[in-house]
Amino acid sequence: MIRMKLPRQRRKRGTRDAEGAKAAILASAVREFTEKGLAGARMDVIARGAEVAKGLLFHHFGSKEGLWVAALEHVYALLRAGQDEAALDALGPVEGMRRLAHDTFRLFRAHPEIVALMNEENLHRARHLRAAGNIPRLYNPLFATMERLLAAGRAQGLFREDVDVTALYVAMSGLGYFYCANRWTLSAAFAGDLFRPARLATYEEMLGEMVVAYLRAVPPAA
Amino acid sequence: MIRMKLPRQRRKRGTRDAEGAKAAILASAVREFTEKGLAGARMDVIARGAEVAKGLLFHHFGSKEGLWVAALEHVYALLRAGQDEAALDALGPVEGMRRLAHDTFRLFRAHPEIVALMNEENLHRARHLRAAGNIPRLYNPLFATMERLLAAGRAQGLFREDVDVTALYVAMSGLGYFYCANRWTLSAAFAGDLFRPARLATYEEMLGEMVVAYLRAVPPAA
DNA sequence: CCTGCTATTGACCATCCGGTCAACATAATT
DNA sequence: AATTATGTTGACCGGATGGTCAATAGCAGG
Repeated sequence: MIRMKLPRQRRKRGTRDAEGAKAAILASAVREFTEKGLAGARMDVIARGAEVAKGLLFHHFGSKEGLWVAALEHVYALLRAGQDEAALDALGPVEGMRRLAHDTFRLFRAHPEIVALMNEENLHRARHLRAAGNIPRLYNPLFATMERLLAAGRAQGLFREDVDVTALYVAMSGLGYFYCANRWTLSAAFAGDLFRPARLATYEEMLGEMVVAYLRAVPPAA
Repeated sequence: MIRMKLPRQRRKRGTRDAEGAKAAILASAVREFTEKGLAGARMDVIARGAEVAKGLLFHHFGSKEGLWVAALEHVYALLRAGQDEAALDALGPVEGMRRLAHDTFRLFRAHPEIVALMNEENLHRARHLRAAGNIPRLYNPLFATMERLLAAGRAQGLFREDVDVTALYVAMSGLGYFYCANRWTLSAAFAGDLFRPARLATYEEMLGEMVVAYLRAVPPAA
């Protein structure tokens, strides 16, 4: 396994820097959890990765699960930070939606942690996430943006009327998520790297087209 | 304790029935792997679930990884069996594609094993899958059907010309997969069960519409 | 009935791993 | 400098866990 080069100055052994230590541990934990999952991750590997005694993990995070929850929260923060809502509004409904789809895809590509941890958390039926509690708010700003774009699109006669925002959000995410989450099995099945730039571009364009085409389409007569 | 009457025929303890034992072990393993993942699964739990001595798992499957590979192959067989290609052709290009999208979604809903094991296998970068080797062929019949539907749709002037089959397959799968794979975290985020029949129906319809709308749309001028 | 053959078992083992703890080090406070 | 508070460490622990093995039991063929 590749040792990540440590950014900047390395924390001096034995020095007292609680915040710095916590950050180093968290970063190392996210790495390890991403690679091995919750059950597969090893506390001493995380400790070594953070250049810290194993006992310190328990001092700061209580338990493996405590560290997992912290890692989860970190990842969800990334998810929130990934969207630039203001920029979307400026593009108008059609291109705004297309861009949102592209951005979502890119976010998952850039952050395998998100995909890996969310997968594992679903294995546990979101037990830790529900314990953490403060998640639902996470999606609100994004949802608000989507609602605005949809409303604008409808008002301009560009979008169909029967769109369910939640479903649309799920679909848009799914289009990007699956491609990244199943990168390896898909690559094995198709006998070619899915992450070659050309293929990425093809897919990204298609995914945007798909969302836009759906929004524009006339719903079948009820 | 007294042997209660057991549901179905239970394998008699100590009796020699290699095939039956293997099947029972495999079924139990798929269950355990689905719930806990590869690292989280426990060999003795699998043994207990199959009503068999732990040693027998190693006799028949060699190791935990050996059992994992067997479980993976089982799951991929489900994936192949999930598609009824002949029926699709009969529906014509548009409705055939829509049906294919619906069926894919339903397959993932009906078989959480598929989703769970594929996720875990991607964590390992498809190492075991590539070792198993015979996977690429799996997708061939499905791809052939998709190609046929696409060709028919193009010939009838119903579909756009620039569709990449592989990308389409990935997109279609992703639309269904994500909804199932992230059932729990999404339900937590939206504070409502994603698997309520009404919501499932809404999403299924939308997903089909999305695929069809894309295929029908006129590509933007190059 | 005897002779292999192998499916099956239960006891056993070596190691791994999350977690604990007493001791120590450093910074802030008095 | 002494006191207090707490960040940090390394040694240690006990239970869990993947895997082994010798012994047994059922089956097939002679």
